[in-house]
Amino acid sequence: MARSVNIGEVARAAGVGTGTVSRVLNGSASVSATTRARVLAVITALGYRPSHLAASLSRGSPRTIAIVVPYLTRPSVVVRLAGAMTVFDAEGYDTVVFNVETVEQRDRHLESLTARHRADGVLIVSAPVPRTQLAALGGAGIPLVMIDSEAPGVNRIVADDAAGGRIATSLLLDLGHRRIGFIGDVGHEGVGNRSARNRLAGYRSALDGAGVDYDRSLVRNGPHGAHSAELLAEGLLRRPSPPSAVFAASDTQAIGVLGAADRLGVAVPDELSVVGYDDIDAAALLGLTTVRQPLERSGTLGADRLCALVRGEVVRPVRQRLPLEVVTRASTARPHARPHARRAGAVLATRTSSQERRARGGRAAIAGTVPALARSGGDSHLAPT
Amino acid sequence: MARSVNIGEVARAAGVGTGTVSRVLNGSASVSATTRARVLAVITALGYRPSHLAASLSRGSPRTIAIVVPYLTRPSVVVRLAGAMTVFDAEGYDTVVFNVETVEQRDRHLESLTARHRADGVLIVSAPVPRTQLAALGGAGIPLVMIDSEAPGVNRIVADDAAGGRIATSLLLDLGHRRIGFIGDVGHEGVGNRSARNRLAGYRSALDGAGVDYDRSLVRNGPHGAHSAELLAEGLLRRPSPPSAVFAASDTQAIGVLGAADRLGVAVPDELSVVGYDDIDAAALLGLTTVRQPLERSGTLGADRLCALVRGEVVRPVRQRLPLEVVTRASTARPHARPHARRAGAVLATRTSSQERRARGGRAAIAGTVPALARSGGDSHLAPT
DNA sequence: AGTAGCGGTGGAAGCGATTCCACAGGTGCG
DNA sequence: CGCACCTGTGGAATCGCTTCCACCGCTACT
Repeated sequence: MARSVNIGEVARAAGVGTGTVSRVLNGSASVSATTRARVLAVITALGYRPSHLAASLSRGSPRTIAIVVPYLTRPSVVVRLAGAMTVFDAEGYDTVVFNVETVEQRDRHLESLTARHRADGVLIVSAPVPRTQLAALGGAGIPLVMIDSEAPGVNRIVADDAAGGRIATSLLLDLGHRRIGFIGDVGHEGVGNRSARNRLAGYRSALDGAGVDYDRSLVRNGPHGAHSAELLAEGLLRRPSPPSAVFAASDTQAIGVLGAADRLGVAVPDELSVVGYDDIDAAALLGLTTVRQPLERSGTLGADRLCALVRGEVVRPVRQRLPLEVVTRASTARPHARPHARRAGAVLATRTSSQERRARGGRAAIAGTVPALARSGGDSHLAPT
Repeated sequence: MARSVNIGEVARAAGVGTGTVSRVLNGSASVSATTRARVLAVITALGYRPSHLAASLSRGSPRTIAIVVPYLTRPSVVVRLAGAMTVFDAEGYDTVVFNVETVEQRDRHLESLTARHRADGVLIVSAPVPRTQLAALGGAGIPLVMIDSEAPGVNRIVADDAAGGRIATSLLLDLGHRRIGFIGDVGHEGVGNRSARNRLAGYRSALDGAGVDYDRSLVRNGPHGAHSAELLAEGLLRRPSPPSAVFAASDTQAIGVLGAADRLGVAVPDELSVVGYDDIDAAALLGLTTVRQPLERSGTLGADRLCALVRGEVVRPVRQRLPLEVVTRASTARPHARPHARRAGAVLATRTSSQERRARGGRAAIAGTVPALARSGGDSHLAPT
């Protein structure tokens, strides 16, 4: 096959200079209509395909954003990622995604990103980054934004996990619960962020505020994931005096708790209230009360911010905090409440009748079990953050 | 700030040639230990950062794979994607991901991928691609692999959706169901693939094989998503003579069906059996009987195949078909079965006791409701594909 | 001793655009 | 008429690396 044609050959064939061809290619500059048409014709005639690399090198920018995410398949992570990607796409950036599952992987990729002309900016989602790596990135002058992870001085979009933990726990306390368990992945985060830790701190702080003693035997931590959480919850529920409520550090883990309750025949919410965190899609499907954080929005905001940094703008404040809301659904109730004594959660305006039925007659039939597939818009109380 | 240092300055400072620096950088060729050490020292001393673009251009390859996915956040899609990315990462490729939500977006990106030095290969997941785009990619000589989508002549990893639809329907027929509904997104695929269509065909073929008349009033299609499926299923269940079973074209949609049943007080599986498709994580959590396809494996196989193509190897056969399995869980039973008359699904060896209890005593308590949080490994019958 | 071969190295020739500078030719205005 | 300016254009310089070829000493055969 003939050596592939480059811009010079196009120029020659069209009887113009390379500069003109380049201008046609980039649509931008002033080229007369006739010249443009001629060049375009030659381009298709020769089957010319411009070199992305050469253009990028010459331009001095790859027009690419690198995104580092741990555990891509986790619902909360992928939603943030998708949000960010939408923005980058709209801004004309390619996004190269690094899904890291180990710290070695994370460090290797982070290090590779300090190369010149690698990425115009780096977005890190839900992963903590060691100082040295931050310094390396900073030293290389590469714009960096983090979402859902803390690092002093770094541009970031975060939610207040401690406040979230406090809200969730307070919700349970307000319902009258006193023995409240915690299921999380503190100490098992892997490459993931440390948010469970802060949610646990919020839990403790809420207990403290309510004058309830902290009972460390009600706190269980293990690897992330519904299955692991299920085992942990089972341990909790099998205790002589089990908790009447559980706060799980993520919806995924809360789903595991629901599973354990179901398997052990513990009625939710009548014998056990469960609160999750994140408000992933499944939470609505399962009728799970949870603390909602704006996942997709965190992605778009982080991406917007990174784009601004890449353009050289200064963004303030460095640390943007997103609001939290409690979404009350069917997995929480007063301790030992009788089924009819309460509302199962909020009612979507458009659905009042069926929801109502579900919360009353319907409820009686499934006395004491997880109203597993309840769906509700949920009452949203803005968090006092 | 001083102009950033390039390979030439490093070479000069180290008293060597640029070739030698390059060799040190790429670790590959033969450089004496002393020279290497000297060069390395100079590199850190000057804070030299090699240019990714220049290297790629010179090399003639960006070492990048482009992945096009529709609806990134769908569980089945993200699992395939993650599987593929693992392979590309291990092979040293960057992956640039295009999440497309409209055909315009898809076509725009696909077209941009025909540029030279854009991507060494293209992987398309769960999205159909028009002939013209395939031709353009082919004409540009860019290796292409598709996962979960058909296109004549294109290297692809697929599962037999029609067979899957047949298996799912046969499972219900074998249990004794005769009025079997179908919930899918045929005609509402957007940028997504057409697999629901084939699953519907399989459904019809199974009915046909069993001598059951096809009743089009039992077939409902709408946009993908649990919520939409819930509304469709509600319509189905409110009919004067509702179906005794429903086959949903995806687990997500099946979850919607479960939600509708729950809301209408229709007991699953006693009054309604439900079968999904894909075996996403949530299926196990919800005790959903489903047709499993190896999602992650489809990703890794597709990626392996693309890597081979990029290396210039010939891969045969062009179309690789993956096996399907039925996973029987708690959402299916004989029509109008009494609660105690059946096993709720398979029992994990390590869990026999609690599962058993759940399937018996436990079950009685929640008589007739969705065993929503059942978890089971599931009986796996290899599909006769 | 001559020569083949090899480890180690220098450096020029690409790779293929973008972009800036220079310049031609036309137009408008004083 | 002459000058300033504007549009459209050609083309050299530039981006920073990889790679190939040539070459230098040596060692190890024949």
